[in-house]
Amino acid sequence: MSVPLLKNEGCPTCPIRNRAVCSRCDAGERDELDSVKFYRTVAAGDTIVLAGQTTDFVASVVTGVATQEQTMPDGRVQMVGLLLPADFIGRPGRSEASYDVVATTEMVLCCFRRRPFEQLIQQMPHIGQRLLEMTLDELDAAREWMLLLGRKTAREKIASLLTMIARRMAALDARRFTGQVTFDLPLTREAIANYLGLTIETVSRQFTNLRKDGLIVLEGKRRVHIPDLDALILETGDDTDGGMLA
Amino acid sequence: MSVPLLKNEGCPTCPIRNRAVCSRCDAGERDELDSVKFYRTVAAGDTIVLAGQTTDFVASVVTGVATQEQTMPDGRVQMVGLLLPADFIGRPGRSEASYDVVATTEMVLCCFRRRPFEQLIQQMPHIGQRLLEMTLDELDAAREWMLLLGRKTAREKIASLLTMIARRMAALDARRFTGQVTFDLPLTREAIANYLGLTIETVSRQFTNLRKDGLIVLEGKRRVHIPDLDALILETGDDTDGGMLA
DNA sequence: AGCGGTCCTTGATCCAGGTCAAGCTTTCCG
DNA sequence: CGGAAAGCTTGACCTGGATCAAGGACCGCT
Repeated sequence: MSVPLLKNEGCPTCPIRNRAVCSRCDAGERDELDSVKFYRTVAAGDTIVLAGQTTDFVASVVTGVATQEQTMPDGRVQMVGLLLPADFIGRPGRSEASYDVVATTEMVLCCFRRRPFEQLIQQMPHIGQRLLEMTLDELDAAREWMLLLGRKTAREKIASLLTMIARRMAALDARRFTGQVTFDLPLTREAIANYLGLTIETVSRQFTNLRKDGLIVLEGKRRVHIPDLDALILETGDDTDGGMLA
Repeated sequence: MSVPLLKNEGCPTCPIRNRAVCSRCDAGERDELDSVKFYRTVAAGDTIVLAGQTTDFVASVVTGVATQEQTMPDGRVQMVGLLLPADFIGRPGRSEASYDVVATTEMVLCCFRRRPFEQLIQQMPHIGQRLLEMTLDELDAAREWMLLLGRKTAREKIASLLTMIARRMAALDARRFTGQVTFDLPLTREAIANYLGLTIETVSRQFTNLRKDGLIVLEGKRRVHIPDLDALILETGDDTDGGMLA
């Protein structure tokens, strides 16, 4: 409830202007987009999109964190994506969502009305190109996650998640790693379990193990301090020999 | 070794002309593409792209089947995609591959030289639009696979794989389901295990179980007959109540 | 301060799927 | 045709993570 409304601030001060779908657009193109755009604030816990429902907008995440998840008929849940600032919500060309999008923190969204946005994609190749690039990045991330889900142990999964969040948070901060990182986990144990294909008990136990091994320091339940990121990376299974990753 | 060379047949008789990246192109645009295009035949087992290496082409699969897989430093393997005719190989805008692409059958590829193809994307929105659409489809498929890897049982995984292949094969055949389907599995047990995040022993046992339960009939090791596709779909976990899927 | 709810941790036990081992079937050579 | 390799199946056993169960920590609320 403490997030300022951005209604009239617009693009010049937008924190994601260099990374979002619109990042390639020039001033004129941003004006065009402006005409189909509106800001929206959603509360933590709100469902932004429901699988199987149609939505009449697409959006960029300006601030906050959301999850994308699929639910099986018997209630099993798998998270399939984490949405951080600059990420895109919705699929142009298809109005029916294939998974739920749920805010895990309060969020500010930069929404575009679907139909006109779809038309603008045709007219303004800068948007389509950026969207293609972002979608390809997401596909790469999804495939890395498939490796995690299919082949990694519980400990490797937790280490991978912490490493990934540390990297993405650091990238948003526009600072580089110093080897030490501290951040607030934007996910509950349940969300983590659903992301990693584990139960919350196993998540909890592995956090405890990593803590006992000195790889992480927990301050409260949510704040995580990583004293040596390279040491944690060694636990992800991605890197057997201690060298640098690609 | 029995695949005819398509060198001079070209687009008019191309079996994937309505589904590939180029499917939106008009005659003139196809002529442009033609100038950067070459056909290539690869043998079963050949590695088409190696993770971490740069490739100077992108391609459409014309005939045959390939797998995309990631390997961990200690040798664990996870398949992250199955490439059937019309699917696209390579990532425009990045020459370094992030996973291996391996032919599982003999294949014919329609290759485009990377640099000029990337330029054509800028000039010809029809290609970029189709590529975006195909990439979004792949992303949806990857996320469905994440649900499978993270939350499904071994039996559900096998049933899901068979269902998926039956669907895709049927779509290629341009015939509709009659409830009965027969096809040749284009994958070894090892490839299936790597796709599903299982061991080959578990794959083998689940095949046996499904056979004993009358859900599939095996003719030799590779040919699979599904007497009642709906019954198999019930085993995928996607559908608890026997109704139709979206 | 007391109370109910949500979230997290820890322990005890179980079991699906992994591991190890043996043998079978098919293919493909010479 | 015979022999070897590759791929598949089956059995016996083991174990990592799930399940079941109990309680602890930290809210916000009255």
